[in-house]
Amino acid sequence: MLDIRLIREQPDFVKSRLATRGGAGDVAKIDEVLRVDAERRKAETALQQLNGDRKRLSKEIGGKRAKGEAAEELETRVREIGDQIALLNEQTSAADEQQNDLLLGIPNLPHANAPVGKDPSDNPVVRSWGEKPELKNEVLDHVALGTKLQLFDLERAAKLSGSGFICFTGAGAKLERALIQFMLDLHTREHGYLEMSPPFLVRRECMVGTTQLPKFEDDMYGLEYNELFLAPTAEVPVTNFHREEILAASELPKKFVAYTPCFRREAGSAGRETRGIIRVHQFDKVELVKITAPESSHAEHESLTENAERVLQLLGLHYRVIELCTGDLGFGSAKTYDIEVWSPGQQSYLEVSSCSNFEDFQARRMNLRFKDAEGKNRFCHTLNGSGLALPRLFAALIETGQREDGSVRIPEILQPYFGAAEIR
RNA sequence: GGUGAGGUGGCUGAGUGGUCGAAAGCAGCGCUUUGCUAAAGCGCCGUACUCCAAAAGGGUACCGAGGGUUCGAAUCCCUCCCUCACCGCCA
Repeated sequence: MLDIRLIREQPDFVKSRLATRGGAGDVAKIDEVLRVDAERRKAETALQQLNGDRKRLSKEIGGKRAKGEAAEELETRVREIGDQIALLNEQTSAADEQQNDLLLGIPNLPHANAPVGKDPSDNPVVRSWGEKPELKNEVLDHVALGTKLQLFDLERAAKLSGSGFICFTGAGAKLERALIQFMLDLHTREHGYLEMSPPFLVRRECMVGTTQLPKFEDDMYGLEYNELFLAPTAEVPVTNFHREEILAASELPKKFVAYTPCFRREAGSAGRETRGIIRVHQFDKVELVKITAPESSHAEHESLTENAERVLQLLGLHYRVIELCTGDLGFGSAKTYDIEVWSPGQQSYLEVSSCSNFEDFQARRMNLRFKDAEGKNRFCHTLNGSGLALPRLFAALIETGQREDGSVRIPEILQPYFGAAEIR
């Protein structure tokens, strides 16, 4: 969430940055927050005054009692003060809660150099790598290919769990596993990330910490009984790993990589990009997470993005990197690069990674701090990016690797993991 | 799931109703003295919020969390969470 002090001291700056996201509602919320904040502080000051009075007088009573003197008069006065305190307490905690709820609903400020724009059509292409493969014959898309080669079974998956689920089979299941292993090895061995295998179920606080809640509860799978949620991305358990902690500056940056399945309701997105395995309720993903000092988060964001790109380069898949414009930026992000791999079957680019710098937005929510050189506690910056998301990578890989005879070529670097040079 | 023991500052650990934000030790920072790595002495050393235009300086809250009792709660009561041990169950 945003720093209430920043809002208080530079409301116009905050409003103008928020305005670049497009929603007028967020700008209006700033005035609301300011109003509640002023109210809260006024009540809090009065409350502190009364608490002080009570504290002092209570001690006086103690002193009198010790000497055997009567203190009834004082006691009556303190009792009255106590009643006022109870009243003010309700006011301040209500205002506090209100302020907090408001702040949780206000998105992050886009970074100063994030491109200003309205919607995805304004997202600039930052760079691209490789070229669209020239495929002979009729190009099959991943659904046709996967069905023909029995790499997955969407109909039977629907029988198990409904539409929007994949069941990989045979070589498909093995390819999925090989890709996960390959990416984990790459990021741990060559990019210096620490591997983690976190819980898939997380507490509500964690979901708030990484901004999935309270705003996007409809997209999440929750388990009513004990308030656990199925993590929609490893970002949630991994970023929250150090929540409520004060890290030493020397430990930063922390770099984590984790494979987890991801669970998403994808409410309201039926019919959009839903063909085959492109948008599903459960998918595998290898995620990169960094916790950094504020000074270096920008550079760490660039290298994290490059680390994710490296996967596609090694697999020989054509891709491009776009930067999200202010109007398309995610709720918590200050700056985001999307990596899009080319899908010959769909003749379009598929998002396989979203690399974001949240700056201190998540850290403030989860109270994640570090002790700087002066010994002051400051909020860390948090970043994450997919490295990469599996189903779309899987689709692009088999579509790109398809050959005239109907077989699929496996990139050389993946062959030791997959155990074969092709699928037929 | 059951039973028992616990949760106090960066760490260890005192404190069972009143000047306790909390002894002491360790670690850390500063100074002094001696001086080859080091020791001793002294001082400082939590977080958040808030008041003041700001600094200086105040104030309030915080002893796992939330309620309650009381003039007053780290301390008493209730609920919950977590940790540890043992038992039961189980991949």
